[in-house]
Amino acid sequence: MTQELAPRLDPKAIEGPRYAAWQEGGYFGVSPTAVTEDGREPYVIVIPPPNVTAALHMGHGLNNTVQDVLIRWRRMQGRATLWVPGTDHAGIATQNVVERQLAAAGCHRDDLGREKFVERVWDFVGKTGGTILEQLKAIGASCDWDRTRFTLDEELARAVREVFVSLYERELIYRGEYIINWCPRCLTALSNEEAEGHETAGHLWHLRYPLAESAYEGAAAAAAAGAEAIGQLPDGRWYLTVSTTRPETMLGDTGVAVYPGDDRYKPLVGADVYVPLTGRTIPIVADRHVDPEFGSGMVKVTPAHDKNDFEIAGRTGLELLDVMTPEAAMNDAVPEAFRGLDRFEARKAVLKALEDEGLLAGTEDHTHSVPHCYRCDTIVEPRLSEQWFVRMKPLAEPALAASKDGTINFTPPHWKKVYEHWMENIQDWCISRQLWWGHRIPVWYCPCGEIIVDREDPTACPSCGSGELKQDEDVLDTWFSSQLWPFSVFGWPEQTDDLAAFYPGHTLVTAPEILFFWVARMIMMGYEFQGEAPFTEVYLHGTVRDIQGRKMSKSLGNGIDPLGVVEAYGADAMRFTIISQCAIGTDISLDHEDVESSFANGRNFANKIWNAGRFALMSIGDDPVQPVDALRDSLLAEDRWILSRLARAAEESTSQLERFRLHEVAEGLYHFFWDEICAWYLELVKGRLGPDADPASREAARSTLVAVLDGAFRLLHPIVPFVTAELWSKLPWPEGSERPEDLIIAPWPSDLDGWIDEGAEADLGAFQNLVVEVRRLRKEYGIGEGQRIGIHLTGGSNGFIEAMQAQGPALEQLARVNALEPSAGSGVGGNAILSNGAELFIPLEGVIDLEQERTRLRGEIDKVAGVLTGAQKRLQNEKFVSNAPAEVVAKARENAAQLEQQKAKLEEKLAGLGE
RNA sequence: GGGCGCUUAGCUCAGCUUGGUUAGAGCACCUGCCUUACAAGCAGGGGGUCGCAGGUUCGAGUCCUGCAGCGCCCA
Repeated sequence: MTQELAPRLDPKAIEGPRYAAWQEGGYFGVSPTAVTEDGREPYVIVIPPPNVTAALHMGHGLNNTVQDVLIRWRRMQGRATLWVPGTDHAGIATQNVVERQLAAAGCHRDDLGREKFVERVWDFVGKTGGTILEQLKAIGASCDWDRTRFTLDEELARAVREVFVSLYERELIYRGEYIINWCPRCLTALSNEEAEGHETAGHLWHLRYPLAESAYEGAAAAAAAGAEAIGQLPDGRWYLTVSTTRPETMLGDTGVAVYPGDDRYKPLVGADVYVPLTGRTIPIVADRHVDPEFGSGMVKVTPAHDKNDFEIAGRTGLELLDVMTPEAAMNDAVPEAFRGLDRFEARKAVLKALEDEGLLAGTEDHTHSVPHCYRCDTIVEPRLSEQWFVRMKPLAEPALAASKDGTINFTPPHWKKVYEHWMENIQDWCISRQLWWGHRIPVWYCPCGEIIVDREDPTACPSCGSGELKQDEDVLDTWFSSQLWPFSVFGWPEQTDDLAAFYPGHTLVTAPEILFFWVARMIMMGYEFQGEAPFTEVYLHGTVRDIQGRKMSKSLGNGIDPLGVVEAYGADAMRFTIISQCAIGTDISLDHEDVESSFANGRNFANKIWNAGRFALMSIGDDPVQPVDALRDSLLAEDRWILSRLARAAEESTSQLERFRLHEVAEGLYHFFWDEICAWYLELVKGRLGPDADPASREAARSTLVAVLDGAFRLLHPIVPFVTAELWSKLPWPEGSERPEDLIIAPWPSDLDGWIDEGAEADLGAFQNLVVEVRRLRKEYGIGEGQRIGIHLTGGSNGFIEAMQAQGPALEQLARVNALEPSAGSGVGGNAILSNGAELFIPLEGVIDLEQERTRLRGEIDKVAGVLTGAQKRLQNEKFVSNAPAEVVAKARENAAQLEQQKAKLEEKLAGLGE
């Protein structure tokens, strides 16, 4: 199997073919019988379906890499592992894209009509809709592509229909006229979650409303009682003052409200007020919603254009007066001068007119949260409208309980509180959208007034028999279908084998932004329709940001194209870089202006793996390799050491993966591979792999190397699947054992405790200590790396010197030491004390300046002395000795003793150098 | 207004759940090496009063309280 491998990893040469081979091998898919018949434990993730029109961005890169790491790990653990891919029809977003295309061609959706327009969207989706899924393949996502779903598929439409009808039958869906969030550009209702509040610098205007003459007496009394909102105009009319951030809505005012217990205004409750500019009069009412402490304690009430005002009207019987068109222009209910004006034009006009009449009391700057459409960023207008709603409180109960009792876990844990807070204060969900692209609301209206909601399309009215039925024009909120994703993808409402095998799933991986949009609703629907939660672990990863901390986005132009990264550095490089930054609860930050340095770490590591593998494969050669267990007795200390380190790396990786601590997995394996395998083990065995080496030692090294690389590739595979699989496939295989078909299904390393070897770890630690000290002294005295030196070594633990002598070739390789004398040595030279107390002396007659060595030693002594003083102080503290655990005290004593010895020996060395 | 989080090296961040070696990493920086696996590399090095002020404790980057600055979510 010896073959020439390129000295540099060429990701393009290996990634495409590897991925194709995995697909052909069918490793991504799993049959339900693996669970229902073979009894394997399932592990299921459903993908957060990206918008069907989306192009892959770094956020997807992060989200899907995390999922793939978990999926690949669980697959290797032998679970019946399934990752279901798919896309979301994304109602508003997709419709907007196609409308923009139409607009570019000078056309509007109304020109086409509903049917043609929807056809056109399907056409668009059919042509470009699969793009993002193809892109996921480039980053290595091991989804079961045969199960790809789309939220608008016929099969999923059946689930939507069943859920709607079922909830309607139980009165959990209802229709009603309420204030909803309305986007005047998209011309549709939005849910509360879809109306995003942005802090906006605006104004608070104070308006004067003249009182009816009959109220003057009360006004005078109120003014006398200290009501600051009441005053008299120069012409003697009494007025009251109200404040608003949206003056144009005053045209729709139908009342003024005060707090019922507010004594200042008591005489005025029931009195009439003129709405300026309109000639209308409206009553003053009392309502508990008004905060007497806020502003003047009097508020204008615009029931058709404000949610709170709508509620006040409901309690007090005030009229509803809608003064805007769907496009948020003023309608015919307002005075002629304002008709047809856009809301912001109307605002200016109203203010001007009020000022002219002396009714504008003042203006102040005011920063407040203004709701914007989450799709087009237009300012949302609260609007009175008839819509369909889901009654959320009953649905939320089990979903809230699941968090409280720990059935569902959140990582990081603080999201638990956020989730529960939202669930406890949940509001009804407006689900109808005035769009054409989406699941049509399955409701028909008969001219006789009958409303038909059924699982099958009705042909005639069950009440009057009329065939003149008209289906509701609206579609459902996109999230209404995506909330069913964890079971709709398995064919529910049919009781399919897939559903039996793969519901519920296990882990949900997503960004916190859609905790309420999606995660919470999936949990509610899971309980409502399957009787249990759709997953038990919710892992919320961070956001991808640029180095200024701004979220990466198309509009800011600060994005990085994951495919560009894959193209330039490979999928492994991208995956490793992302995962190594993926600490719990933190965002990922990448520099879009220096993509190379952002991904250098991952690229370099992938290349390092490649090169280590390349070297090992060349060194091991083609001869048969024995299983390492068969050679246990001939293993040398470094063999036992690296196997021990492998066992610890496996244990550590597993426990960190279980806790979603992905960055620690990446970091731990990075150091295991780079520092321990490459920097130490490979260097140590180089001499043992050559043709002149002792055969037993050579076989031990070859077997160990195969075992260690096999284990390391398995551990690294979930994070960097391509380079590991490529090298693993070329690795010689120990005789007598069966080789798994592919690394992707090779068993995850576990139960390696038998390889843990504390003695070997201590021995290698001492060896490393020696090498590092020699290197430091060499550097200190400028002894070039080409020059070999002899060293003197005495003391240390039992057998230490002999062990180091046995490492002759390794010492030469690693520290350029060609002779080791087991004596103290004498004369001019460099000195060091190892942590095991051994004394190192490097004769450097004529090379070094005595004074330089004295200064250096004094520095060393000072350093050790500083630490020693701290340690001694602690031990002298009686309270420490008596209160701290015995173990801690013993350790401190040991440590202090060691430091003391080190310091004494250094001082001795210094003294030996004379003045 | 309510809730949540963050502040550790020049930069980006780990470490805090469960307090106990001389606080770590990557990138950047400085010095020396093209040593036949790897210059996308190797060897060595500099750099931190862990936001501030208190408290608990034998012991605090870690736990508690307050403050300051920054950010997110909900209203």
